[in-house]
Amino acid sequence: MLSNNDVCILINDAIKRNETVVLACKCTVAYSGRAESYLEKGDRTIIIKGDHTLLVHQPFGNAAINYMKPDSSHQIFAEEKKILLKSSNTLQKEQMEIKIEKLYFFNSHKLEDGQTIVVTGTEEDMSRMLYENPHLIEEGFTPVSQEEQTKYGFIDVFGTDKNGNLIVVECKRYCAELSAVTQLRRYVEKIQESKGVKNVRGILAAPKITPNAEKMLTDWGYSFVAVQPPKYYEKFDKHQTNLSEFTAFGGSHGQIQ
Amino acid sequence: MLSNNDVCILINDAIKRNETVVLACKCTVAYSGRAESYLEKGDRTIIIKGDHTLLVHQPFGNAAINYMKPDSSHQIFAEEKKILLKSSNTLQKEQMEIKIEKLYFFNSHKLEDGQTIVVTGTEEDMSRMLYENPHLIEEGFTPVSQEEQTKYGFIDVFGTDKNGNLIVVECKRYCAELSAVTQLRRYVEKIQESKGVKNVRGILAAPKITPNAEKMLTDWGYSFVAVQPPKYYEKFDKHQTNLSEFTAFGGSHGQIQ
DNA sequence: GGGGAGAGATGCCGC
DNA sequence: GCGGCATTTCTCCCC
Repeated sequence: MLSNNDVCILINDAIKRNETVVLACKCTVAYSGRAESYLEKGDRTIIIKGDHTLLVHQPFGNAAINYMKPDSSHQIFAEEKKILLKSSNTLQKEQMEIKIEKLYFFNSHKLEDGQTIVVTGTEEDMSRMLYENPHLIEEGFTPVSQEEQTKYGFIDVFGTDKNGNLIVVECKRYCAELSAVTQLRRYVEKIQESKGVKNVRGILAAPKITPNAEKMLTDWGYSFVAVQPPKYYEKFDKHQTNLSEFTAFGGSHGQIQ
Repeated sequence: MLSNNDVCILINDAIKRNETVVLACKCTVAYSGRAESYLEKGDRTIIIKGDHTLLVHQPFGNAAINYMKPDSSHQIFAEEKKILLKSSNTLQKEQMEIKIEKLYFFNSHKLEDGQTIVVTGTEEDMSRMLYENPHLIEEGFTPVSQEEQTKYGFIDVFGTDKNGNLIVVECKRYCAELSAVTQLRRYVEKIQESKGVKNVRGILAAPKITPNAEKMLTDWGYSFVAVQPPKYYEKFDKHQTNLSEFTAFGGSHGQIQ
């Protein structure tokens, strides 16, 4: 049976070796930095990663309830009846204090991982799909650029309609909201200004749009086009040249519709 | 020494009992749902929570690299040389497959936590500070409402200046960007429309503003006020009536400046 | 390093 | 449930 002191020595050593440390405990969490927070006594899982990120997870929900960014300093030490975990990030002027009343388990191991995730079905994939399949916007749409940088933001797809009018397309993967309309409006106005032309059309491409957003869109003379975001597997991508075949879930799946 | 089969039985049982399960392993992760993703072989920490949330963490960085939402189904079983963890969420039409090549450690425990975090220094605190200290905006500013709901969004602080002009204040905790300006503009125009008055002033209150945002702001005749977000400790808040005294980091701290 | 914007965003609150 | 929006947002890309 390990004493609190033994546990603290083991954990401190694991942190020094940049291992990933996991512990489950009953604790309170106090944080001060960009904001202030306090979390009353309850059971949580704490992870300290090799890059000295610290995460506190409640036993439910997706997101960490408290955290410290990479390159924080952590020290864990035994008090009379408790274990104290103090973290600080002097650069970010943040600190955290975790008072551990009961330790349920802990473990640590050196973890190595140099991989980058490959994701498809993003907004960028969607704008590429529209660039390569302009008829999804409308007949006669001719794309000129994709993901074009401007001073006032970057435009997903930019082109002309069959009458030669400029078109700005803003994509959203989900239901488009008010902010998507103001974003589109910002681009359209910037193009009008920089190109010195009045007749610039704005098109919002998304699977859905909220009623308010649609009203604002039509009030401003823009239009909505219903488009589903693409989902498909890519065998290779620009970040990795040797991605092994991806056969999970039983092989080939849907292509761009 | 436990066999892969034994391990799988233990973990499946722990999941059934709604315990929190933590394991460290070398694995690949494939996900399909709202998007598709694949993560090549590397060392990760996997957490399955009591509400059947699943998280995959690389040994660095803040955010989970893959996850399954609460109420997913998980099954872990032994193959010849590997352990397979399959998760699915039929409601969300999502699935995940984790192929575990090497298991470094695993642990599980029943964790109970009914606490809610108390955070101060949020944007809402900032707008309350301005509502209660209107001179921080300008002399003669008289707030009328805070966090007012409108069709086109909700206005942080709303009031009048010393000449009786309406003022819309939008707060940002951080450096204000272009989107903050378009947000402000949306509210101002909506107020102009609904109240039938032209002279509505827009004020952006934030600690900083980007050059582009400032240009757009002045182009539109709005103005910027530098305000720091408040940071202070509250002994009580609306969510918890019996928050124990918060004495971490050595007692009392800064008040609203 | 700053600016801008997406995210498998998540989570909260209000209607 | 949807809508709107903040988040200790985080993360990435590009200038």
